[in-house]
Formats: sequence, C-alpha cells, structure tokens
Amino acid sequence: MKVYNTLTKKKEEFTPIEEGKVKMYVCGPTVYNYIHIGNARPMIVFDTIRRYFEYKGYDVNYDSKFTDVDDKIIKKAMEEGVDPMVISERYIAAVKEDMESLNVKPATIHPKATEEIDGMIEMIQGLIEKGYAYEKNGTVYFRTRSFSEYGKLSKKNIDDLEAGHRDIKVAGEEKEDALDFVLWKPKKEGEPAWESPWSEGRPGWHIECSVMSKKYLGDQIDIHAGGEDLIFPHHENEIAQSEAANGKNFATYWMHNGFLNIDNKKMSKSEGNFFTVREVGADYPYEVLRFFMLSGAHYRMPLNFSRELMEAAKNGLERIETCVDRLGHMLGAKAEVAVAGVAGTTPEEAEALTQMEALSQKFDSAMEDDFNTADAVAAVFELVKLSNSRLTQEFSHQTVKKVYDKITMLCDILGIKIVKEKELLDDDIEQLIAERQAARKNRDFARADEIRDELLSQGIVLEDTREGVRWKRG
RNA sequence: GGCGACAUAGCCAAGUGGUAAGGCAUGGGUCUGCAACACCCUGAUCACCAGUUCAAAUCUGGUUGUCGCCUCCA
Repeated sequence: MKVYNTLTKKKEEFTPIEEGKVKMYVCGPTVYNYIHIGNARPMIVFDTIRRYFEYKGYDVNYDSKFTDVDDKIIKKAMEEGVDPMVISERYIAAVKEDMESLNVKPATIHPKATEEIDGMIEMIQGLIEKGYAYEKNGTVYFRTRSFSEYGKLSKKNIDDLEAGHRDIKVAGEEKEDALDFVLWKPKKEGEPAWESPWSEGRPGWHIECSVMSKKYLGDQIDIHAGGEDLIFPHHENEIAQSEAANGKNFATYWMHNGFLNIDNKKMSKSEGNFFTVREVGADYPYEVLRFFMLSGAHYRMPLNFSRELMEAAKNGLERIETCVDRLGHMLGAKAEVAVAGVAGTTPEEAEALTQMEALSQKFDSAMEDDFNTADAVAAVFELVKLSNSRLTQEFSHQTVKKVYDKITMLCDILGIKIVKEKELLDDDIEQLIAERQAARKNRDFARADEIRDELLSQGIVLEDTREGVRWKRG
C-alpha cells in the first residue's frame, strides 16, 4: 500500500509502527457553527482511508479531536449571551449528526480540548524545563528556533519566514523572536479559563493536537492527517512541540487533503460562497455528496463544487443503485432456487466471475495507490456495466449473489450506502400497482398512466422492467 | 518576495515511457403500449515551445495560464 507523505513529498510504502495496527490522528473542526462541505471533505476522505485499512484487516485506532474553546466560540457565546460550553456542545452534537448523515464512522475517540487541559499544562511544563519554551507575563511561547528541524514539513526556511513580507509581529511584542508561537495565553475579561502555573488562561491551538494525539495514541503515530491549509503553521508547530517534548519522531506519514472550492475559488465566509453540509443535504441525498467527494477528484487535488457537478454525481450514483436494485430483485425472485446449481458452472457464469475478480483487483490496486478513490469508483462502474450487460435470469442464484455482494462490499469500503432499507408500501399503494398491472394487461393504457401519475405525485416512481414492475422514491 | 500544486474530450476525471480508464451530458439506434431503466454505436493525440529516447500525456528545460500556503481556516 502506497501513501503520499507530505513530509517526504513522495508516495511511500505503508509500514505501520506496530504490526497490523494503524494509529491515525485527524484534526477535527472547531465547533462554533454547522460544518460546511469543505470541513466534510477530510472527514469523508480519511474515513474512507480508515475503512480501507479495516477492510485490509488492520486494527485502526482513529483519533479526531474537537476544538471546543477558541475565539470564535467565545465570540458566538457572547453574541447569544450564553456560556461557551453551550455553543460548543450544540455544534459538537450537530457535527456528529452530520457525520452520521455522511456515513462517517465515529472515531475510536473524539477528545475535546477542554477536557485535556491537564495534559497540555504538563506538556508545556516539560517544554519549559527542556528550554523549548518560556513564559512572559503569563503567556507561554514556544521558542521556535530551538527546534532545529522547524520547517521540515512545510519546507520552509526559517530565515525566509522571518524575512517574509508578512507582518508577523502583531501582538507579540514581548516574544523573544517573531517566529515564536503561543502555548498558553492568559484570559481576557469574561473568557473561560483554567488555572495553570503561569496564569489563569487557556491553551494555544497547536498544543491541543500534540496532547490529544499523545494521550490516546502514544508518542509516535502512523498517520497524522488534515486539510492542506494546516500544513503551516499548525502541523509544523505540532511537530515542533511533540518532537521537542517527547524526543521522538512524531508521525510517520503526514497526509493532507486538497481544498474544496466553489467556482474554483476557496470557500470563505467573507466571500459568502460557502455551503453547510445541511444546506446541501436539503437538496441532495447525503450519499450523493459523499460519492461526489470520492469520485470527483483524487483527495490531494482541489475539488470544485457546483450544482452541475452534483447533478452528474447524482446521476452516476443512481446508475449504481439501479444496478444493485436489479440484482436484489433477481435474488429475491430466485430465492426458491437458491440451492440449484453451483456458481460459475456455465461458461458464461465462469467468465463473468473471472471478470468480476479482475475488476475487484482493479479496485484494490486503485486504493493501494494512495487511495485513488476516483479510479476505484471507475472499477465499480465497470462492475455495474458487467452486471447490466451480462447477468441474466439464466444465471444461478449463487453467481448473482456473488456479484451483488461484491458491488455492495466495494461501495461499503467507500462508505456509500447503496442498499436502501426495505421500505414497505401502504396496502392501497400496492393495490394501485396491482390495478395498473391489470389495466396494462387489458391494454387500458389510459388508466395505467393515470395510476402512474397519481403515484408519481406521491413521490413514487414506477418502472416496468423485464423482471416486473419496480418502484422507487423519486 | 519565499514555498508549492495543477493544466487530459462539452463537463468531471484516471492514467509517470510503448500510440488515451470511467462517469455525466449530447446525437443515432435497440428494447418498451408510452415513459423510465438497460444495452449498442458516437467523441480527445493529452496548454504551448524545445530537448532526451527506437518510443512521451507520462522524463528534462523553458513559456503561458489557474490555484493554494506563508494570518484563524478542513
């Protein structure tokens, strides 16, 4: 399995620290609002990567934090006149709902920053003792230049940073060096705060991840992931903190997803061009959004979002759903002959199964190559084509079942729910469908169409297939 | 100013040396009472220039263009 590593800028063979286990940490959202579709990209991408590892038999320990204390949360709390905890708890609940909608598995552990303050104080203390950090008037800074490898992830030259045009010295007049960043800051009036040896205050953003990763996964982890914008300074600072504090290499592989853009421009609140997951969910089934994210581009590439692209994704996904639905019906209709015949006994069946295995291999190869989901989806489409064009009622139950299981399993690795739960229709709707069939038999097409239109108005779409009438929610 | 990514058919997109996967859309056809589904057919020499090679979308150099990071940000 090959993984692209931001640290080395190469695809590398994946070798876990501990045989058969994957320890991965994914930076989670700051909970001050409903998540937007850009936040959803890493969730979906890294959930899919996790699912693939699990499919390959790895025991995955997946750690993803919530930043539940931060300026934006405090600001929102003040606006609403409530405790910041009210805000963070509200949006943590919302994020979890959105994750479930998107079929993102809950992490093994979802630590919250406010519940890990002790560990942060401990790590900061250790950094001070080792000379990597210092305190000034209640604020603790990381002494960036003391960590010799600073810049190794973002490939930044520390002197270029200082010479850069950016005005780094905003509020840091008391810092020893403009590059130093905050580990602990004293509270301002009305802000939530915790006791510490230096001041009553709260931790800096970067230290959270170093601590929440160490506590639940240990000093060294296999994969650390997040959006590409986190490479600098967030992940660079995490490396400095963790490696300085623990004296060990932090993460073996650093993975970063590309951005999701709107009209080829980065989403931003100031531009007003962002959509929440819920807004998109109101217009499209959630699995379409997930499918779009996985099929629309490789995870490291930028991905453009538009209604047109979502429509294309919706149509494509429906093609897969229709295929699986058909196979499901074939299996249902043939249930009584389940024991008849052995899979692959006819040349046609054997040939179909051989091709199925080849496509399954193609899927795996795509995923093995730095999780190329777009290519993996292509393999699924080819499987659909194989099924639609080759599988007939003549095939044995076992062969059909194998193809059905294969497609649904591959979709499951991608986290795409392809099989709709069996819904039951009302008796009177069943009655109408039966009546329409009778009308069709009598060539009373006017009545048949009338019934079809009536059902359509109730959101039920009828399709007359060779295998009988099928319905779906439109 | 520093660092980096990308440029493949109408649209999205895979493809890192041997003459271009897949999806969406379009057009034609088959099936069907009709519709829908499905199936068959239909399309690109890979931004441009130069070089390396028997052979390049795929390697090297350059040009142009788009985007990102350097500040909270997935």
